[in-house]
Amino acid sequence: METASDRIKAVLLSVPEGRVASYGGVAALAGLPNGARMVARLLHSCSAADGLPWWRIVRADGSIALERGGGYEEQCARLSDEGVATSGGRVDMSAFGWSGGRG
DNA sequence: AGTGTGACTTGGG
DNA sequence: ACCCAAGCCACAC
Repeated sequence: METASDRIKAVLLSVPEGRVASYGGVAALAGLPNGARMVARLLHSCSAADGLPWWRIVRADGSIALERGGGYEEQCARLSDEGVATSGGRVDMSAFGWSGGRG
């Protein structure tokens, strides 16, 4: 049985390297147009357990959803390590934004 | 069963 | 740019 959470995880794992996606975007691709919270919950719950690329997930406007000392530096560092340029704690969704391959 | 909270998103002031 | 309010689902107490 495939649950919504499993779909979300699948999408998260489907995010290509060097790209980023928004919570709502991932949720939408998983069939949850309003599952932004579920995506966040999943990352916060299974990010390490399932090895989900939580760092490739940012806000709808490309801003880091974390704070200084709360993982923000980690997010930013990992993205930069993949080739995703960060600026002022934000990412250029127009350049690195991923939408299920469309674009 | 009810209440409060959360790595969200959109609209209005 | 900053703050507030409403909607969604799931988890914890």
